[in-house]
This record gives sequence, structure tokens and C-alpha cells, in this order.
Amino acid sequence: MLSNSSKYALKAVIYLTLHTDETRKMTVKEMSSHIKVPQAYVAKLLQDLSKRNLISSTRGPKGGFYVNETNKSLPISHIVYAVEGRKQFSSCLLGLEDCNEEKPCPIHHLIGPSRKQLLEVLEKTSIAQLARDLKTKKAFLQ
Amino acid sequence: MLSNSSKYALKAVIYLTLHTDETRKMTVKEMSSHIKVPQAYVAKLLQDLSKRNLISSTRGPKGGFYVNETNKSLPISHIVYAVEGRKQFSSCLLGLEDCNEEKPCPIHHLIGPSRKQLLEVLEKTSIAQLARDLKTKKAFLQ
DNA sequence: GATAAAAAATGATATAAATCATATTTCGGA
DNA sequence: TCCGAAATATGATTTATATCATTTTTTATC
Repeated sequence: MLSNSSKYALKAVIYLTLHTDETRKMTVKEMSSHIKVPQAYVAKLLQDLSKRNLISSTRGPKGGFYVNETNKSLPISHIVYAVEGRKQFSSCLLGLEDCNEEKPCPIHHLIGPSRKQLLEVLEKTSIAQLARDLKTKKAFLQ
Repeated sequence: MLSNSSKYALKAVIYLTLHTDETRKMTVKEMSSHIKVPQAYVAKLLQDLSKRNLISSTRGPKGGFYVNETNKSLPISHIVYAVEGRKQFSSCLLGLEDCNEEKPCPIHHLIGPSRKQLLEVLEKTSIAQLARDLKTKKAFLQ
């Protein structure tokens, strides 16, 4: 449902959202040890997210990754789409080239509703909201 | 959401359900050309499904694959689970070891409902139903 | 029985995803 | 100005998925 990369990226960004801002940065090493993801791998992911301006970073000593206020309010769909592309979330579940409402594949109408619901939720929920759940211990990353 | 293997397997089984039974078998070659899937690849998948008794086959001339009445009434979840395992459909979406209702990951409650709906549909819908949609042109494989 | 048509078994190759490793650039602080 | 800490860039390796090819077994039919 979600690739490993998406999972790592989401965990990292949620964690960073809770623990960083313009004045509090965090190194990959520290972050990855907290959320138990492979350091070098997640570093690459964060670099890419940074290049796409979904998170921020500064180099050098006292540097690190952080999430600014604007980005904290982005829906989590942005992270997922950045990491694994948008296409698979809209393309036919049986891989048919032209599958649509008028000419649906056999499972089109079966899956449609739950998929739509999923996407709506991903687009409606901000990263900050999830971080808040973490803070108030309504959710956990371990 | 579904692996390529699952897609191929579903297409093949739905097609076979519509066009075969104990007295009408179909060769992989013919089937794969109709639904446009790689022949050798889908052959392997079908052999596996046959070994698991989700479809049937006979060797030799006049042989081929077919789906018996019992198997036609199975839910499509059986095919998907046989091909790619059950685990990923129940495990945490962020990959947490122990994520549950009491100690959920940040997206647990977001995704839960749509996922549950999806699984229910997969378990409620029989292969035969989908084949019927094909027959009545309410659905298509091309 | 011999032949040929089919699945079954096996394994080889290709492609993509996940992971690890190393060198380079940037920048704060002594 | 130099050192070290950090991200960045690059690419190597491993693992899983997808694909292709070949051989073996089974079986209907001549």
C-alpha cells in the first residue's frame, strides 16, 4: 500500500515536525536513531524532500534538517506523492490502459470507493495534525 | 496497492472463470494472448494457483487450465492472498512492529477505515460475480 | 507404442527497490 | 584561517520483483 520509502519519509517528517523548527534543527543521525530507520537511506529521502522544498536543511556544524511552519501545514499526501509519485494512486488497479467509469475493469467499482476515501484523507490531514497526536500521546512512532 | 503478479493472476482467473469449466479447458497461450499478459510469467502464476487448488489443470493434448464451480464461487481475496501473502494487508502502514488500536501509529486511524472497507469488499466479492460483469459487458478486461 | 501437445519444474536474466559506502561541499567556531 | 560537523552528491551493493528460456513429465490420439 505504501512503499518502504514512503513509510520512512512519513515517519521522519512527522518526527521532525514535532521536534524541529527554524531555530531547532536535527541531524539525520539523531533522528534516524530515534525512529529506527536506516540512517543512510532516510538521509537520501530527506535530501530529496529538501530539494523539493517540502522540508528544509542547513549544512555545516549546528546544521541539520527541520520543518518550517508553512511545510508543517501541508497535507501528508505531498510527502507520499513526492516519494513515490502520484500515478499509481490514480491508475487502474488491474493495470488497464484505459479503465474509467464508462469502461471499467472488473474491480474498478469495487475498489473505487475505498481508494477515494483513502486519498481524501491523505489530502485532508496535515503533517502538523499527526505530529500533534504524537505530542499528546494519542499516537506513537514506537 | 496490488503487485503486478496479483493483477495478472486476477485478470487470468476472471477470464478463465468466464471461458472455462470442467469440460472446456484453455491453454495458457490462448488465454495470455487474450488478456495481454506475459505468457511465461502468468503460466508460473497459474501453476502456483493450481498447486494451491484455487484453479485446476490437466496436462497433455486437449489439456489446459480451468476453474471449477467450487472455485468460481471463492472470493477474490483468495487469489490475492495466494499470490502476495496476507501479511501486508494487516500489518501497520508505517511498518511498526506493534501498532494497534490502543497504541496506534499516527496514520492508523486515518487509513484504518478505507483499508477495512477494501478488505471487506475483496472478501465479499466472488470471482464468478466479476466474470458475470464481464459477460454482461458491465466490465471489461481491455 | 510413437508422437505431439500441454502443464510442471527449474533456473537464468533483467529491472527496480532498498540499503550501504565514500567522497565532496558548506559553514560555524576555535 | 583551519578544523570538524553536517548535508549533498555519487555510486556500489544487495535483495526482491518481474520476465524469459529450457527441460521434464504427463496424457490424448494416431
